[in-house]
Amino acid sequence: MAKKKPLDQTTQEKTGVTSYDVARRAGVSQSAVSRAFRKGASVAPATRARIVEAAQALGYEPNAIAQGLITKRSNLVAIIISNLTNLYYPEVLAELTQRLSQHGVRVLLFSLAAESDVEEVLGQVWRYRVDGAIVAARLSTDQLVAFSNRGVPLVLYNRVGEGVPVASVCCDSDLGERALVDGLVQAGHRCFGIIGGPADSYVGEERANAAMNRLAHHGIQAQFVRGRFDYESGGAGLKTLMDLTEGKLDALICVNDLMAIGAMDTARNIIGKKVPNELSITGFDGVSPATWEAYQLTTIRQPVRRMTQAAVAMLLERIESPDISPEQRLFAGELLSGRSARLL
Amino acid sequence: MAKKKPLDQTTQEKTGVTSYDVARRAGVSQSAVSRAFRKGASVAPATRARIVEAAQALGYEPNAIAQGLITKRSNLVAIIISNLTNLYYPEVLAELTQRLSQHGVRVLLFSLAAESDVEEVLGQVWRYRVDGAIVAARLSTDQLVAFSNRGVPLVLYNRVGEGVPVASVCCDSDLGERALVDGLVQAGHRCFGIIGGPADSYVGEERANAAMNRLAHHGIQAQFVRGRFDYESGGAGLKTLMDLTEGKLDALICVNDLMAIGAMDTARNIIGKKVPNELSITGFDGVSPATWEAYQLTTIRQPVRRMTQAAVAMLLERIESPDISPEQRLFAGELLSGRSARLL
DNA sequence: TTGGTCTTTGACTTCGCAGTCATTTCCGTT
DNA sequence: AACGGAAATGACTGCGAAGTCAAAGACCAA
Repeated sequence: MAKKKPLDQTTQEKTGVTSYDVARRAGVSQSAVSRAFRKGASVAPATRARIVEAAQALGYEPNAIAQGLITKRSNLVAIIISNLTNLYYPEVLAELTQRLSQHGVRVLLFSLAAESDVEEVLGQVWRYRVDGAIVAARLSTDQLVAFSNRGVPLVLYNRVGEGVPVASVCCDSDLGERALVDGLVQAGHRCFGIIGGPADSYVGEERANAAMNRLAHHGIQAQFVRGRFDYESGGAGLKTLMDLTEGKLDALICVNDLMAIGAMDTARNIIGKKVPNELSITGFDGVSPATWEAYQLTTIRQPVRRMTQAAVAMLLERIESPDISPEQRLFAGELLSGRSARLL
Repeated sequence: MAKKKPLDQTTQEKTGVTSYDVARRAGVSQSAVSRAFRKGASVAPATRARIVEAAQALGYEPNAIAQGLITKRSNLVAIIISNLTNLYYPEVLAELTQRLSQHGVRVLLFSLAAESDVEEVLGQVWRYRVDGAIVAARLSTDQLVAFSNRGVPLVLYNRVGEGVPVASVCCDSDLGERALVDGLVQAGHRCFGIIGGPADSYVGEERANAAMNRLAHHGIQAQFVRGRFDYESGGAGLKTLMDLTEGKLDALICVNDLMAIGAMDTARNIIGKKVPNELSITGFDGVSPATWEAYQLTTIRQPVRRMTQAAVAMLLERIESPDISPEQRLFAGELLSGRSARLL
């Protein structure tokens, strides 16, 4: 049965070339190989050259797992995201991944079905001894404390630590919704509806509350319904609100763009309301479809690049110096004045 | 200089609880702790209970890094994706991640700026000794061979190994474009344009070729321009094609939905062509915006769930039994007959 | 040539866990 | 009571690289 095993040297490569293999080939010790691959180590240029050559010939790549074990630095960062499909997060994820990889850090991705499903992935996060984590999901106080106890630097994305100080990067909901609300009120809208997010969503609650508070400041009370952040629930929410207001609704504030888009389509094509003439609709996020010709949504664009850049910088800082105290960075979004709402 | 070190026990937790710590607390050997955490190991129920209790008290989680080193199984799978922002991939990524994690496998994410930037991430892939990889990017023959030499099971997503047999999962471009082309031709369209992808994109070329071949079969030659898979290049491509055909274009085939959507918006709002009365437009992928009221795109929907499920199954199989021979699984997409094109 | 300093080098240990193997304990039999 | 086989347990080693330390080499000055 002497089948398989096409080439012996191939089989050897397969089982993994170690620093000893390279050392033997270059006629040096394993220590030398190790040093040749680390930055400021003391190796004679000639020796390093021989080692590098041997390494290339053998296809040697240092085993990051073994490195991680001894140095206690895995160069791994966990990214925990709830709704990857939500149109806004892919951009964030791509940005984070690319920025981190520029710093030699790899991304361990955890995608959650629901925002509150964090607990089950945390065990895995601990097991892999990640150097840090960026989390765009809701963490309980206990969970926040767990990060701190285990000494895993943490940066929250668009969330803040409720009751516990944690490093975080957010887009300012208050500022954003205030701009939208003020614009709508000043343009004469009077009958407001709000489509929020699921009850367990942090940003959903945050933005909805921001809008309601600002409306209250103008003496206006809005109708409120919950959506699921997706296209369909935008349309559904609008219908519910039209019923609740007996058709008098003239301003609809959605806590994200996707629902705003769904609502626009429903308003135009199903309910037959003219947008923005009869009904103004606003969103939040500034996802790319918001700028498409068909929608031209009035919304708040999050400064994704600056936010991801800040998140990465904060995390790396805290990995280097774990004792840096928590900091919140709050970015103002940019008001995108589209054609979906009459403002000011 | 006795600064730092706030609390000794905290510091201890921080540096990581080991199996020895648990062993000591439970009054057993390290071996026993190890066994208590592995499935079919021989441990007395009472002992296991004591160990588990001690582990919980200390917050012990086995160090996956150390486990990986000794077992040569990292339980890590690399996912390499080119355009995360491309609306289609987030869904794929979320599906893959969730399916893999159900099998106890973690995802190491690599996101590429351009499809051909693979080389630089491969080194990292080798270093982390991943158990396997799912790749949605273009691999050269050498790169494919590298996977095989290193014994890293590989499944290509929507790509096939050019010249080398590799396991892969694809959505059938030929079948898909054929359905679209036949439908358009039979409905009487005569002046065709195609918007392809960047030259280094595998699916882009594949689909464009499929469409051109099928058109040739009907004796039709189409105008061809390249896009970048994004909204803007859809509109730009359409304009170019209108020029090339002196305005006679009546059927536009885009190799993905995003460009089709861009083209629709441009046709309606900028060029002033009625879709589908004066111009039929088709896409490919079946992303969610394609089904939005405003577009109702005629496109080919990829069976994402079945494809990701197949990719994961194939990969896990090959991780278990590395000698399984390559297999291509080609899934037929579903023709979504929207209102963006007159078919048949 | 000798002594001293600085650089380069290798032997050895360590990280945390899994597996091997030998030993001990437990139980049912006779 | 003694024995045999199975179950449970612990001592020990090794995975692959990094860091410590001491030895060896290189180099310059006297």
